[in-house]
Amino acid sequence: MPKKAEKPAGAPLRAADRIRASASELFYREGIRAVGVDEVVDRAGVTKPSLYRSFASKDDLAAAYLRDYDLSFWENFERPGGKTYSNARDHVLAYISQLSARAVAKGYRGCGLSNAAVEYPSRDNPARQVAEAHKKVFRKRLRELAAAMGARQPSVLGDALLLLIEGIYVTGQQSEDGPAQSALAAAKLLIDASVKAG
Amino acid sequence: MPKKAEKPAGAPLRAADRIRASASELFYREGIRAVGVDEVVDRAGVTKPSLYRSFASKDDLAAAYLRDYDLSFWENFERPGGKTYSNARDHVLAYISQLSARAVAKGYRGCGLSNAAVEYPSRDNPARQVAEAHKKVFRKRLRELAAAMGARQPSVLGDALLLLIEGIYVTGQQSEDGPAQSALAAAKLLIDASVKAG
DNA sequence: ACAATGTTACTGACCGGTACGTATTAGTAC
DNA sequence: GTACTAATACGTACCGGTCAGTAACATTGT
Repeated sequence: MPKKAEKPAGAPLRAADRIRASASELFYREGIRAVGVDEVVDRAGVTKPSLYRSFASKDDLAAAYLRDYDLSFWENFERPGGKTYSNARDHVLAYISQLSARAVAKGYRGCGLSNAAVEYPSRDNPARQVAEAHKKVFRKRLRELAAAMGARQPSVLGDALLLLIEGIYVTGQQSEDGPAQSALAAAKLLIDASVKAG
Repeated sequence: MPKKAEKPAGAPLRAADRIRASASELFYREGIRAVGVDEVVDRAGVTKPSLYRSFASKDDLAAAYLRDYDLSFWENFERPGGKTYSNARDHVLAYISQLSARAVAKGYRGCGLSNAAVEYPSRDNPARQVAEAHKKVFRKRLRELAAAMGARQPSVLGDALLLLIEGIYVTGQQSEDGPAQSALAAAKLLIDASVKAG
């Protein structure tokens, strides 16, 4: 029976954590450049020096936000809808299904990592570096799943699915009821055409 | 023989035009938020008041940039590679072909209109409004072309192509040699699977 | 004591935007 | 042609605000 938690498991959030949470919300919803550090600390209920005690700069905070985002992305991608899939086709389609449902809804803002790459074209920006690294892994993972589906050209199917998914991210934030509503059907066509003997 | 042109056809560019050109270059390459009005006028070789005589605000200038972008987009989309197409399938594939070639190259920065929508989530931003209007028309045009191809569900094929194309835009600026290299093959699969009797 | 946080006040750079004065040019009168 | 006028096109210098980031010190809980 634990007298005391080693790490303050429940209890008042550390300032650094409150800042991470606040930054995640604001950066995702409004974009990184659009949000000032004052707004971040205000919403976190802390003060600016607390931010700079835990993060070297705003860029550094943005990179931390994206690392958090990356983490929760993979949780969602590997278990879409909280369910585990052994069949690669079912797995990908389940992800696309729940994603496109979110993407046609009201305040959808796409993928935080893709958005960051748009906001920061310069390759040496810390936030962009996190985004680039993530996308590289994501691409590899999709090729893996495409291979597991038995695609004739796994890299083509993997890339095609990636293009489709990124298309959902970006069009989902351009309008409600956008093209994402056809994404699931498109993915099925794509997969079946890639797997079928030809 | 023209003694004098009615409008100064050649000759020194007006300040407003130089500003438009400068803004287009900078806003596209670095993003709108990342570029200050000072940088725009410096590059144009003019001064700030000249900007504000022709444009009510930076937002207004950004909207003008996107209207210019929209214009040149359609020139390129309707005649990809300078050629005119009567066959819808050939037309779309030609566009995707030259687009994906650009998208895997070095300094590619995607679609200025999509990027603007990422930078400005708020629906009442003038720049975003131009982007949203453009995307609506683009979607309609792709459905039109999908119908002309004889797709069983033109809206599904149109949306699928749109997702694919937007995927090219966004992934093209995330890395060189990205998934855009498989876009043409993916588009063919998609079209053939949508047109074939089923 | 000491580690984490808050408080206050500040810096210098940059931001979008403007008040105001000055060239250049076109039009008109003689 | 010359001289005056009037509009057009542009530059100099500046404004107040906001931005990211910091210095110095006070407060709290363990």
